[in-house]
Amino acid sequence: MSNELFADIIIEISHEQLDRPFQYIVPQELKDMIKVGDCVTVPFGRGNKILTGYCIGLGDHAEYPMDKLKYIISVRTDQVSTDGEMIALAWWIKVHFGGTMIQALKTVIPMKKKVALKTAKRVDLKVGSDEIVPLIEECDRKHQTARLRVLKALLEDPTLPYELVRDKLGVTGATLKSMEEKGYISVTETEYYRNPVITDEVSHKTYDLSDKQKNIIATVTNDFDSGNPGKYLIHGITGSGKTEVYIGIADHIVRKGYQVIVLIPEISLTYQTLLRFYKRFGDRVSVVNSSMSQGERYDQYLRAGRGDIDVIIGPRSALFTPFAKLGAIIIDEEHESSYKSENTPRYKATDCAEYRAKNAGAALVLGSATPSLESYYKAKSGEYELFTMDERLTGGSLPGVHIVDLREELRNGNRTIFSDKLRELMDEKLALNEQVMLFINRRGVAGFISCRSCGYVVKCPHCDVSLTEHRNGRLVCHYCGYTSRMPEVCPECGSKYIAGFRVGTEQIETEISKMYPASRILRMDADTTKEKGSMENILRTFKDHNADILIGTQMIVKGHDFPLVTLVGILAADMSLSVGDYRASERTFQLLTQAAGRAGRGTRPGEVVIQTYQPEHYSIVSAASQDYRAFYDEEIIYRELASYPPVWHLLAVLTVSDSEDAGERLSEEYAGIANACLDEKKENGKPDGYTIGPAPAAIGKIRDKYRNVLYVKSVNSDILVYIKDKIETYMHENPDRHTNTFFDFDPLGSV
DNA sequence: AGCACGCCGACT
DNA sequence: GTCGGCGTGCTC
Repeated sequence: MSNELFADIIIEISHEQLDRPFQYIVPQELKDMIKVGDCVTVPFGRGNKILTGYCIGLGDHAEYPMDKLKYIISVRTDQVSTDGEMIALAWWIKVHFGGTMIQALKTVIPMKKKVALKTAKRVDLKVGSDEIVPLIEECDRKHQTARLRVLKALLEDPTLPYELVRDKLGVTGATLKSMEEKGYISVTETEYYRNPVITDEVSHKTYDLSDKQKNIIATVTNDFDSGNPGKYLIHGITGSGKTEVYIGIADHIVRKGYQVIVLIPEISLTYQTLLRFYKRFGDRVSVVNSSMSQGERYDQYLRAGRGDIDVIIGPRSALFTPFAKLGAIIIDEEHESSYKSENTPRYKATDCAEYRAKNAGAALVLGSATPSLESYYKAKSGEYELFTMDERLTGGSLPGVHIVDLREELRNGNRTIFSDKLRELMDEKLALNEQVMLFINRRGVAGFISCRSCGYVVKCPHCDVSLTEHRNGRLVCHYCGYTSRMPEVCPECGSKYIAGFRVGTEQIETEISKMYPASRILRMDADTTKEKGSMENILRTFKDHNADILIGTQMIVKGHDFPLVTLVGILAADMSLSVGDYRASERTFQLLTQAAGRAGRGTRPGEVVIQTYQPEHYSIVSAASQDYRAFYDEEIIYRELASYPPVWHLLAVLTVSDSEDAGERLSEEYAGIANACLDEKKENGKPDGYTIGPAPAAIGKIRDKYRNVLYVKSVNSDILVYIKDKIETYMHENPDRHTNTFFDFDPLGSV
């Protein structure tokens, strides 16, 4: 009895109240094998429900009444066993980005579990329409209000999502269970899979390394070899040969017996990149694709853990590959927004990579043609070493850029969405049998339904957003899935002129096919790429010159070489400027630079037409001249003046509540905490930051839950982390069952 | 989060 | 009385 072993376990339930370790006794037979980082099964709660959890600590003292401690059931050997490094990384993520420890552990440790497949729970009506009426009457008589709500809702729609019944109707699981037992309803859980993408081959070219490339590789590898792995930012224009540099660095580090992680953006079209890695590393390289199943991804992690591979290429999550001797982390297209997680914990892969690289003694290499303001700022401050590659190695000259003022165009009587210049160049290029790409930035222009006489907009009754029209004619809410019929007349004024407002790729396609009936036109947007592989199909068709014009959104500008494209038209360049968050200019610049970079990749010179209402805006002017430095210098002044990242830091605290004023009150409470912290930490009499709000979020209500947001700004990001901690302790001490709180550091969009 | 316990209002 | 909804507390 003297030398018992105790383990601290984080239980696999994400809730503030359970977001702490629970101590268990390690049974004799598991003492030798259990390690920190292991996945275990334990009995939990009154029913001793068997749950999985993670061991985050071991000790020989019981911190809790011995008679209440339970025994660990087993150590799960079917899971990747991670060491303390990953637990420490999870803790760091929890501290810096918020959320519960189990959420942090789940992002860091790949899990193979039964819930790998997505599940959808739903409630179905099981009695006929003739039986339901007496049933409703009976419930009404017995004042069984919860049952009554369920039955009435099911009468309208015989199958409902489980979450809706539970949250919106406020019906408990127990009630549903008893109704199910009586045979009135059924609660079912369906699962659906996702299929892996089938890949194919692409031709490959080898290049001799330029002096610039050799120089960068030498610097990075020499630092590494001398025991001082550094942090680097490669600012290299498209076609300057960044990939060869990555490969050169990875090659050297792998030869020294270390492993390398290469991150690529979520939807990466740079398939050529992968092939070059394959060619160099053969089966010692592995790719994790975002469309791979959980199981397939998991296998790659297992292989990495066993030491079967040296290089892994993948999206954000590949950062957590459990390599034993990590030598370098390379992040391609470092500015991409997909490196920031959209769900809790909303971690930034670049920040995590910095942390992991530091702990593992690995080099960190970031690369981009249009670096994020954050990274370039760090490079200028000396935190990153900066390399600049400003020559196209692949041949092809920089495109000629024309900026067209759309206001001018309108004044000259052109009411179409195509300027005269664009028309003229399209005629010219198509006549030469060359290819044209038309890019429209459709952000924020959804197909909402409005009344032309009174301006009424059809909105979702559960969320603060307008409904959008689907191809089947029904109206749907993108947030909760609520659908309704297209109204015949305006519910507000009775006018029959109520219709969808369409501006987008579809409309452009129609116009273009009228203008160029002989040309073969392709369209690529969210609609035409719903099916798996359809995006690849469209791109291949275009690349093989089985189409002349490609019309598309954001997705057509990323990566990919189309040597026959000699004209790129950007139809409304400033659309993304009007989005209204502080990154609007940066995003516009990146998008335009990338789009312009698509033209003239082959031997023939390319041309770019940028149509805009703000031809003098610096993001447009500097994108046209492909001058990143000019853009940066201008933008950083704005960020500094308006106290935005990277000069300042921003914390968004979001409350999501069942009750409008409970959420509001809690947000006010948080504002008070934040202000107290700022006051406490103030230097020479002045606080180092300030709060904004709280105020209703951009979308004030989703799924009948009210959303309030509080912003805290500070030059010192540590203060923001401190404030987050203080709010978390408040949450812990004052649990509120009806309100959830989420944190987002330097949020990307509006919260 | 889930589950048991216990209070309270309306009925066979 | 007692059935069942709903709020509250607890989980090593």
